[in-house]
Amino acid sequence: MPANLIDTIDRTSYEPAYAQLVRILRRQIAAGMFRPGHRLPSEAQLCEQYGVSPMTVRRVINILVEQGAVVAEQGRGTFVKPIELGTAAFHLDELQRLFQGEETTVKLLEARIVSASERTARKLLLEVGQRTVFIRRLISHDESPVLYHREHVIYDPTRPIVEAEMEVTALRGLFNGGSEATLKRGELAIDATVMTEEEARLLHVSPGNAAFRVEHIFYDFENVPVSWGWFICPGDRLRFTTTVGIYDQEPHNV
Amino acid sequence: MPANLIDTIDRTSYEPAYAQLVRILRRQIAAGMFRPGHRLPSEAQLCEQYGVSPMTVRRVINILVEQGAVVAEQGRGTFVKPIELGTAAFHLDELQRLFQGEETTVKLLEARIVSASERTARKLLLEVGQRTVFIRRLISHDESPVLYHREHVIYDPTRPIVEAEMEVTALRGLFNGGSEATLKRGELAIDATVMTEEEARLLHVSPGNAAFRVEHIFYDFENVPVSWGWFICPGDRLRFTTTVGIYDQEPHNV
DNA sequence: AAGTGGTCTAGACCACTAT
DNA sequence: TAGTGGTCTAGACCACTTT
Repeated sequence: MPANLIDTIDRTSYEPAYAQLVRILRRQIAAGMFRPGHRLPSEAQLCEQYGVSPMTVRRVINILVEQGAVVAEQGRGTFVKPIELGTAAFHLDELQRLFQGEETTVKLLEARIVSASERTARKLLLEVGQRTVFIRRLISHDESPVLYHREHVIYDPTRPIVEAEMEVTALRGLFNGGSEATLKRGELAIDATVMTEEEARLLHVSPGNAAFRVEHIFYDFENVPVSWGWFICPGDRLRFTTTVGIYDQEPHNV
Repeated sequence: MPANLIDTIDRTSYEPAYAQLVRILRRQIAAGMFRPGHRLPSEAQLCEQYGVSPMTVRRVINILVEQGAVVAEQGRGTFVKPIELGTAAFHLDELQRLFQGEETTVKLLEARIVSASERTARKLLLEVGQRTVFIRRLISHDESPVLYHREHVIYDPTRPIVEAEMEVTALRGLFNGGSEATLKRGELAIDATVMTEEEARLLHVSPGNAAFRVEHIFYDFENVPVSWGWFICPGDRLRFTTTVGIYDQEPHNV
């Protein structure tokens, strides 16, 4: 039985051979040709079958492994991976989309110098009473508020980040990958909470509603924490979604 | 000026050359040697500097691109990527860890055949009134309840999945990647909600507390939806965390 | 034209697993 | 021992961008 003509690499295509083979194998797995736990053809067989070099097949297998579709075991073979919930990754795509649109506005509610509380001092590695800049922002989309942001930025006149952070446009850069060259890394965590009265009022929802709370700490290139705070988002205005298992198309994650 | 001895590839090491070079470049970026937006040495330069072949350097760059540390532009060069919030991905590692431990127990609260409601029918592509198996489970860790799971599984005597799903151990397999060869893919979504009285009672928290609601639909290899339901988890017993930007170590995601 | 990233080859050698 | 995945080479050729 000759191989399906669709499952053939077109050397005249603009799509590279390795990408075509990834697509072909993904589709075959998704179609159930290779079931979870079963072995894929060996790399040597794939070389011969599709007329590509070992290095190219190797690359294809690597990509499928990274995508979580298969698992390669040295000396044994390459096996189709069963569906696995634990590897699910939720992306903040929706948040990103929010900041890309022109209909999104950032309103600075407050920005003033305060003395660090015990909690703020602990998060930013400061002494209690040291100065921080307390910033409150309201992010709206299509005139409707969707995010309430409050953060503490360390106050250091020699550090230009304070002025930069005050700019309402700085937030947009953070989400879209602007030129925030002063920040090196950040740590994020999502909680589920019930909104306070202040939060509910600002976001135009009834108090007692559920919300996501995205806490963040950002560090500069000297690994000094420079910003701590969180976003509040009503639970019904944001949805984190993902997929697990085998898809015909490339996964949008990984 | 000779290169730092630490930034040298040890050919006698068990760690492959490409992995060493990934580590070296990551560290240099994290140390601020190459700042966001700046150009990395060209691939030819890296070949000469570290004494590896073009193919190996290419692989290294590919890995750094996948990790989100750099962006490669054909004809221009490879540039360090600025920190970008939108690319953050939250993993369910904690959930997975939960199911790996031996201290985790799954208790079947209920399993009975019911007629599909309008909502269930829509989700599972059934007619209203068709039979589904309604399952309620309580997942506990160290004798303390952490997850409440309710799902509808389509009822089809010829389909073995019903019996398999009834097994309380099936859930464990789903999270750890067991041998669930009947399920092809799933779609997941996270909401923030306020717990109902029933949920709060089962999870031993006060009603009105916030919770994560992880909704799921699973499909078999014929792309037929076979299971719809959701997990409820108290907001203070689960935290989704992630990092953005440049880290010295490999990111645990991607 | 020169320099950059991007693909691909045809092999070599190694480490591991099964028989 | 034979078969499997895993690394690596030393080039070739191409597409793209800058000068």
